[in-house]
Amino acid sequence: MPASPRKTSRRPEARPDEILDAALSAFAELGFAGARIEEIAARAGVSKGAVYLYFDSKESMLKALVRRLADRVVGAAEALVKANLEADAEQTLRSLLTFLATQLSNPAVSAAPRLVLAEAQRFPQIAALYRDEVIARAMQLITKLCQRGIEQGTFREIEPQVLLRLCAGPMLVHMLLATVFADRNKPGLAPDVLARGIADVVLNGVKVRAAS
Amino acid sequence: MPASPRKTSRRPEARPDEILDAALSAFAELGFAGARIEEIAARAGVSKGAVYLYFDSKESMLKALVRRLADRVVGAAEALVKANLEADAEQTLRSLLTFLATQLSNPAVSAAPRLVLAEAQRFPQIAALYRDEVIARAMQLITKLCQRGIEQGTFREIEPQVLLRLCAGPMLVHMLLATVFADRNKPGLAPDVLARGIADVVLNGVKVRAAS
Amino acid sequence: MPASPRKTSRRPEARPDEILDAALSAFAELGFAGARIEEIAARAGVSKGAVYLYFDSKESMLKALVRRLADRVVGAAEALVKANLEADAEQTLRSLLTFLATQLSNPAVSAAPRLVLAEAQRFPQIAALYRDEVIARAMQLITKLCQRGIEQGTFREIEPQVLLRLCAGPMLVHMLLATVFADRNKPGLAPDVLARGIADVVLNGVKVRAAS
Amino acid sequence: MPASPRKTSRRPEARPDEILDAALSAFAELGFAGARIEEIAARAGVSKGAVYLYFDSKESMLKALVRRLADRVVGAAEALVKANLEADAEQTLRSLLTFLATQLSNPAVSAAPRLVLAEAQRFPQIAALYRDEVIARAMQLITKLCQRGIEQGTFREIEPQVLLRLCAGPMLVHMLLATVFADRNKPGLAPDVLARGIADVVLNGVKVRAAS
DNA sequence: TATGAATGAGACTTCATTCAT
DNA sequence: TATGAATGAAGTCTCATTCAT
Repeated sequence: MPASPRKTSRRPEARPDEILDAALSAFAELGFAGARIEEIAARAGVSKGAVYLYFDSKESMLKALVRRLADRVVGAAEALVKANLEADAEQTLRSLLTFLATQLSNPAVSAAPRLVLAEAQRFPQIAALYRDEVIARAMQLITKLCQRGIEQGTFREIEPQVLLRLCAGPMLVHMLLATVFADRNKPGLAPDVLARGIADVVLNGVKVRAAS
Repeated sequence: MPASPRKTSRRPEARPDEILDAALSAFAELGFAGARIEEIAARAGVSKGAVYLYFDSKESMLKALVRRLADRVVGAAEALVKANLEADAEQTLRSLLTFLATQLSNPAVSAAPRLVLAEAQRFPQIAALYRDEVIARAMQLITKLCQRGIEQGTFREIEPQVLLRLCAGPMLVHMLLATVFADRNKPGLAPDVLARGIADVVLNGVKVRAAS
Repeated sequence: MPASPRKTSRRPEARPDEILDAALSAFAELGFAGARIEEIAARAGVSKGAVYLYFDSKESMLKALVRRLADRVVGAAEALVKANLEADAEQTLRSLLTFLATQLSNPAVSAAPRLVLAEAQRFPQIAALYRDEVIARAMQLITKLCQRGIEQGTFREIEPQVLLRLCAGPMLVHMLLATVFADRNKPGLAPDVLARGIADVVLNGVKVRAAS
Repeated sequence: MPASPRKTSRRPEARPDEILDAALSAFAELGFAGARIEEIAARAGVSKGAVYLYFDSKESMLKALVRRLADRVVGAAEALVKANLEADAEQTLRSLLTFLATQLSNPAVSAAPRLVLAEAQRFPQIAALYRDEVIARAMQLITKLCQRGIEQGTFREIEPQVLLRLCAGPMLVHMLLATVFADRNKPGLAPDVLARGIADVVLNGVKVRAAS
């Protein structure tokens, strides 16, 4: 019976990550401007001052959050594409969309992109960070996927810029409708239904057709 | 004998709208929290106190802004659909996408949805307003369009929820990439190229096919 | 019987000066770091926020204070010297010392130089301001006085730098002993006794002697 | 092959003095309020916590500093006067002024009085300590010197209070001009030139004259 | 003795809102 | 209607001090 004196870990090296978790949840709920440092500290189970032992300022937490987002989600997406690409571009695209739909259906995961969406306008550095660390990498992924699909004879000539918007857009809107604009009364679309629906249309629209 | 002391109208009944214009530009640039009332007043060419003659609070300006957005853009979209629907669902969808792409390519127009995106999380009332006044009406439009397309034998069975995401998503992402995350160095996609690209894929994906 | 609603003036244009008076008294009593803005505001009879309508920051009040000191005391000393110099250098020096002794005996006047003494180390800009606006002008005064005395055959060759220290030093120490290090129990030296004592020795030491 | 991990002693009994050295240098540079305990600890080569093993609080370091100042400089001055007084009051005064000028020209020595000057206002206890341990003892010295000079027929009747101000004042002003208000561009007065200049005038002014 | 992570009171500064004019 | 001086609540960040190790 270990008797944990604090609700959080006793490993001090985990502090920065714990504080970032708290910051993400506070930012997501209250917005960057609306989240008080004291609130973040309380959610992390530490004192106000302790936050400043690990982060220079409120804004630096935001940056750290974006970096962590890139490391985690984009990294996973890259790995997924890299693993499947050789086999079949169509199947890879389908997997990617399913992965995205699943991830973004988890409010804890979608909190970070929502945060960036909300604050990028205010903080050009955040926008630049996201552009370079997330969007650019996503663009590379899609470009590679297009090339592969065209080489394999599966996709017709399609602009990667368009495919990026076609893949990311519906997922993003879905995420927003499921969180920020959620209507508690109505059920909303199940994540896998959406993923399949999107994939069907996009692949139908993108694939080379037998005749026609 | 002109000598206009202010750049704008002397018609006092235009004041609220002028202040809203100023507020939108300030909010878009600085964020809701970052825009000082004094800044908005200065942009509108009035004094800080005058703002409070027309609006109860900063937040009430945000609400008024969303209402105006709904009145203008959604109203126009509804008119467009209503005018064309009987004729041809495919062509209507294409027109709608072009209309959206054109509108959202104008930063002055896209400022409002971007603002909502940024602040909806913080202000549930704003989110609710947007959901009821913009999203719900857009959903109705799309639903009608689906029904009509299916009736006309042009569309295959498609979930309106999916079509909404497929139409709004790419446009939204495009707008974000063109504004918030714009990379000054790179050119970006031309609005009409995008509109056609999206329409081609979506319609290809959505249309009933001759054979298969 | 006007019934003054506030303890201070009703002339808003006097505010900056009133706030500076309050700041000087608070700084003198509590030190720059120890004086809270709220305390200064209270002494000026205004709110905390009002202070920031007139001054950018706490430090800018310190600078304004030094400028005012220069304008007032150094200006008066310059006028005094200018008015008397032609007549008699010895008498001018005596008047100057008496003027200084009288001024510095007034705690309200000496508060400003004491403040500079206390804070100049911390704030190089303050030190520079005092050096340029007060010390340099005092040095010019003394130099002129030396020249004139030597021309008139009253003073022997004396370095103005030395005379500056001989005049300012005893006055400064006296002021410190009368304020900061005052021993309430002991009486201390009367200002005019001091002025005459210093003048006698300095002039004796400085004057050309009949024989020797 | 000792490999001293810290630049200073390993003798723990020297710690308090080392910390005081660090505190003096930090206070002199940053002011009492501006010097963080962590900064002092770093300058002393110890940890923040270690400082509190030797001193109760920041303020107690200030007090200890003043006591050390009295022990060292005033003690030396007392010894100097005691050693020379019997012989010749004039020469003793000259030696005393030279000693003071030399000591105060050393920024490491003058740091302590400068610190007291800066902080005495804020900390009445410091002012009292300085008054009792430094000023009072200096006053005794000067008084003795006056009496001796008058007995020897060298000095005319002079108020010790005045002589104290005449001796300490110019030195103090000189020190301030050479440190706090130093103008890097201009050369400033050499210490021995000053000492002689002051001594000449003061002694000329104080000595009994042959005729006149 | 020694460390340095943690605490939390406290201060400057900002800004939405009010109100006398 | 219109102004802008004034208010004061609120928030970020600092740092002296403590304490578990």
